[in-house]
Amino acid sequence: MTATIDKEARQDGGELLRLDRQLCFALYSASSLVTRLYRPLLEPLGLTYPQYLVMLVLWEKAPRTVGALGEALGLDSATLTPLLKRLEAGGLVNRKRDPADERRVLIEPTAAGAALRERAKEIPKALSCQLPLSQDEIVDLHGTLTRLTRALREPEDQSAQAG
Amino acid sequence: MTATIDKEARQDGGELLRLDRQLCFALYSASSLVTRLYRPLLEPLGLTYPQYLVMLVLWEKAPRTVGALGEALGLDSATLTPLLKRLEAGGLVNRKRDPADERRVLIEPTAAGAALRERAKEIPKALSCQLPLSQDEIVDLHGTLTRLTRALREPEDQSAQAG
DNA sequence: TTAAATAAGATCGTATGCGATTTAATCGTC
DNA sequence: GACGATTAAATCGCATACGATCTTATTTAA
Repeated sequence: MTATIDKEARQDGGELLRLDRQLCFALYSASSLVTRLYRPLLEPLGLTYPQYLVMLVLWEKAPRTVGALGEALGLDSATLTPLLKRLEAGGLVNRKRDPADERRVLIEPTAAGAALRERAKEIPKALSCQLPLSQDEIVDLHGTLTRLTRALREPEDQSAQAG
Repeated sequence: MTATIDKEARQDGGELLRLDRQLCFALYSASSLVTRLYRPLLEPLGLTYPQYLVMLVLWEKAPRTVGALGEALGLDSATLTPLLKRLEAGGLVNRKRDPADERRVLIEPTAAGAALRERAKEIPKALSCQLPLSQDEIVDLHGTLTRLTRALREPEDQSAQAG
């Protein structure tokens, strides 16, 4: 018992509070730095990074409702509505009420928005060159993050199984 | 040549543009979801997540200049100045000009800010319980992200060796 | 069938983030 | 010792983010 120092006393909880120990900060930093790499590539296209994400979703399938976009990206209408209005003002998407359900707003790329896709194709290639990680590391990292995201997005699976 | 379809044609560049293929989006999603886990834990302390990061840095060493905080967190004065003013308004930090160099502003926790550290100690524990990853995965992920961050933050090591 | 409940977006207020500029203080050089 | 260059914060403008509320349209139920 003499060698075993009380954990709380030894660490003072301070070890756990060190910035470089926080997974959240590692995520936060990496995310903003990678986003920063996109900026110069997206600027010629007239897109911000979140706008680029919205266009990625729309290029896959359109039209989509604001809600469906939010579902795909993890954003709500408070964020998306102004963003979509800016994309509309920039001539990249159309917004129109769904005639079948006037509550919904359908978003789809305009011709200009669709055309932008061709130029966007260069971005993933250009970007992956700048990432200081091996292919294996990228695949691994992507897999871990996807699992993390999926698990955190699940609503309430805790009733019977949890962890 | 019949079986070998042109790569660009086969993928249409579209594979590369799929949202679920983007490392950036995996990072972006994971980061916001994890940040969201902090919100309910930080709210009782009266802190937002970026404010919590600032306090983590200050709890390690204080006083610090605005610039030093920005260096540690990857933020600039445009973000930090208003944030620090809010922390000051909340009574958690003091801001005063460095007498030795009036350009600098020194930030340090108040007594209340220092005391908050005790309550914050519970947060990393509470949070790690909510992460659906094994210890190994967390360590691995943290390591990869740290390397990524470090590499992306390095300025220009390309010329020869810099330093 | 119509009033209550619900659903989908929009809006408001507040807090980041960041590029660009501004202001004030210090440094370098002559 | 004066003056231009540099540095440190602050400020401005714009674009996310998000909790809370509001409005309108649809669905449910009595």
